Amino acid sequence: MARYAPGETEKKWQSAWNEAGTFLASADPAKEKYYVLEMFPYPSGRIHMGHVRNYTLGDVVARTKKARGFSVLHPIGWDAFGMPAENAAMASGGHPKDWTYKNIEDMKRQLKPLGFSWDWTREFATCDPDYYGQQQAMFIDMLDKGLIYRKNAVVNWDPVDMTVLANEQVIDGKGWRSGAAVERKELTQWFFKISEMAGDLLDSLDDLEGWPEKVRLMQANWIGKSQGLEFGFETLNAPKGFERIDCYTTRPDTLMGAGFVGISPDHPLAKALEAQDPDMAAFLAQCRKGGTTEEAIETAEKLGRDTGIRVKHPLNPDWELPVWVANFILMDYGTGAIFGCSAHDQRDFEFATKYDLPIIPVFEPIEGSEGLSAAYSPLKSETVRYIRGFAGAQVQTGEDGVAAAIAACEDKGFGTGVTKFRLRDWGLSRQRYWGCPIPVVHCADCGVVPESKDNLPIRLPDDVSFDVPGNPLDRHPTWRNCSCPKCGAQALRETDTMDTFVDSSWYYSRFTCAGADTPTTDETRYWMNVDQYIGGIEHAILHLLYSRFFARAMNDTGHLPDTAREPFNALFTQGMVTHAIYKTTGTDGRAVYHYPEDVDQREDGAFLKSDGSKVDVIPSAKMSKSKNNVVDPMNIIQEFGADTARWFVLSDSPPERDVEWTAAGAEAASKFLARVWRIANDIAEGADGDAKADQDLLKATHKAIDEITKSIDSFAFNKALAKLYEQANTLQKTKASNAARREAMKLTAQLMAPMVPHIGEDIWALMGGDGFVVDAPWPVVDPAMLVEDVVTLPIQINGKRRAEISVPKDMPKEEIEKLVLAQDNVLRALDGGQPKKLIVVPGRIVNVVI
RNA sequence: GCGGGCAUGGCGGAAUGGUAGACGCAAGGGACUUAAACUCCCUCGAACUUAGUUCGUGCGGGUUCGACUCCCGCUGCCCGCACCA
Repeated sequence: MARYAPGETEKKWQSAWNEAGTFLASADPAKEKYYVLEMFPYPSGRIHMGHVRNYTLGDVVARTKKARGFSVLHPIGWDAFGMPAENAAMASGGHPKDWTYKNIEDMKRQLKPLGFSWDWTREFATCDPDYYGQQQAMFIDMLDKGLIYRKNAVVNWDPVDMTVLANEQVIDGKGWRSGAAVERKELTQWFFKISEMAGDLLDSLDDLEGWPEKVRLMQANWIGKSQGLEFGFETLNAPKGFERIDCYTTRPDTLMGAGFVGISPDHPLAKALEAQDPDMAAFLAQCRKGGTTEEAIETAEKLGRDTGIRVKHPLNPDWELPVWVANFILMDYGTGAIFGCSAHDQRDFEFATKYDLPIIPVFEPIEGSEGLSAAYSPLKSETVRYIRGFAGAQVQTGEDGVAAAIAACEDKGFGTGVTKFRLRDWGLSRQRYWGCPIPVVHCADCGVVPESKDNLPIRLPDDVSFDVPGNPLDRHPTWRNCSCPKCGAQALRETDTMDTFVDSSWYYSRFTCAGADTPTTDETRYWMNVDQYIGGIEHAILHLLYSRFFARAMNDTGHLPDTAREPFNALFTQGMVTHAIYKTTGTDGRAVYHYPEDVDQREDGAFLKSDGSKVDVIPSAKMSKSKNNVVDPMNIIQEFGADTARWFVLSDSPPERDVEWTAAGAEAASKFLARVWRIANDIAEGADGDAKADQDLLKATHKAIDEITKSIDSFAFNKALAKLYEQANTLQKTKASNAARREAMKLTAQLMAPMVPHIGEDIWALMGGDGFVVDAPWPVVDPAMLVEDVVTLPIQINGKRRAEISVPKDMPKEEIEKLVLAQDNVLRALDGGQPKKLIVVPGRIVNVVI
């Protein structure tokens, strides 16, 4: 018998599929279509196990749907713009373009041997001028439609390198290269009006039934709809133009507990004071230190400064409140001003305690009372007793209190109930080279003018250098020069490029018509929506929310049909592939990471092979190049073949959960495939058996078809594989006739083929199957084969299993009861008495309560 | 800090509120072999008075005839936090 040799046969089948055009998608109107898409990769140059897992999941879906008769679209491309290409150019010379396209070629060479059923004719990279030119065309349409505008926004500014930093380039508040303390600086930037669609993006989540509940919940919280009161505080001694400070609160019921008014360091009033008060300017400078992330702002020490300005309490003109600047108030949310109710908000409480501001309780618990060591902030749904309420009942829920307060304030004419969202507009400007140029020009006479579509694509210039920090487009000698599309005068190009999230917000629709001279075409109507989208949970909010917005914006500008406003019908979020990290501390105090092969694992810990020093082991960490804990799938493929790698990433762990890479697992997968190969060859060699066992084998096989089909449909691939292990055991042990074994093996090959397609083809051919197994229709379950005549019923006594009986499937309840009460263990437990209760769940279980 | 998720043998995991540990890995024992590898067979949650009994699904409560599963409160870890992709 020939040994299973994946190295040869895998290549053979891949060429055969390729020649037959097996995976070319065609918009066949006679067939139902199915569009399966995995999140496209960033071309880092090396594939990793996370890729193998992601694409294997999608491949199983694509191949199964094909077998079920769908016209399948399963494309792949490259998310090719972004910072790493520029970083590489800075670190080792070269050009981001060359680096990127070379990486794409390298990764393709690594991915092709895995045998994924992609239609490579639709491949593109987002850095292809053909792709980003169409993106520029849509930008112009969206600008025209009022979906894009400019405003000031803060960025991380490195004062030494004189450049904008990404959040990940800010480490502990310092620039990653210069080490300088990062400042928050305002720049004029381009924005998508995503907040205008906040309500729709929120409400539509309810209809996304194919999405995980957790993702919908995360997006809902991110959008953050709130009902509250917007009202003004009348100021007493503020600079001109600030006679009123507008405030937004979601807890107007606590207005009588106001201890102070707080404004953001970026509030216009704070800026006005900054100009005239050096102390205030110094304080604001301190507030602006550090990065721009919400995390950095929320975890920073709470800082405040009294402005000296006083306001009148709207419910009592004699009551004056101080106005403070506080570093934890965000200008982007609400109006950038709040009133502090220190008794019922933990953050305000800490602030008031620190700066000795009043803490005035508004309500208290129905029973007992809270001490003053913390704010009392129960859920709004909880009923409380108001002691300083001004609207509604004395005892009511927070919700009712808020509603009554809004109504009362509207009555008194000093505020309005409003709905607000936490979601901010999407800033798309990047002060970087390697991105899609924003197609607008700045004209001295006409102002900001969109480029003419005839001039698209606006290409990135190739002659740039990265030896100095900053945006090479800014300092390019000629690229900026252009003529105004409106008046023809000399003008300057915009040098900001687009956020790479824009690129990934519509690539799914470009796959439907890659290469077309408009962003989308009629074929887009056939293929959209994506029926199954698969990718990492880390994209739960930003990428997926931006894509949902962009599909709406494309629809509003005529680039997608109304039915594609929600682009992804179903979403599956896979877990990460993890591996232990081995870490020591270097002489400079920084962490040093070691490759697994450089570490000795012993009973008393882990040690470096080189010098024997103790290594810290961090288990189950995300695989990341910088942590040296990446397992290269190419080694597995070379040693065991693609099917083994595919089988391994599908086995054991459920796909939504993180999976820890282990070398032993890959070996086990390889052994299993070799075993199935041997069983198939045994059958092919024709040893006959006993036809009496045929029925049992076919029954087991149909049960496997049923369970595996259901498991694949519910993304429980680990369970499908467990069933295939059982089926292999059954096939190995059965004494059935050769004809029956051949039939069962053929069906098993079909069931395995979506996961391990190469060995699937091999066995299919060996069993005399027609054509490719990849083209064979999915096996159909014979329901008659699933029927069991006798069922085993466990008997519980007080909820603990104590015995079991076998009964015919349809035995009436009364007879089961009789049998149970005559059972030895039950008689012993009853000790002559009667059961309190006898619960019979037909076909399931019996519980005797004594 | 805020939002979301996860937690079951030595390990990965299985279990419409109904026999906890399917299936696999590792380990141990045996067969085959001159020997080894491969392969095949058996055992495998813990404790005890071992044909049995008791305990056992991160911790503490609760609902139920019955809870890994539902509810409340914790702990630990993971993801995201708007310029990483």
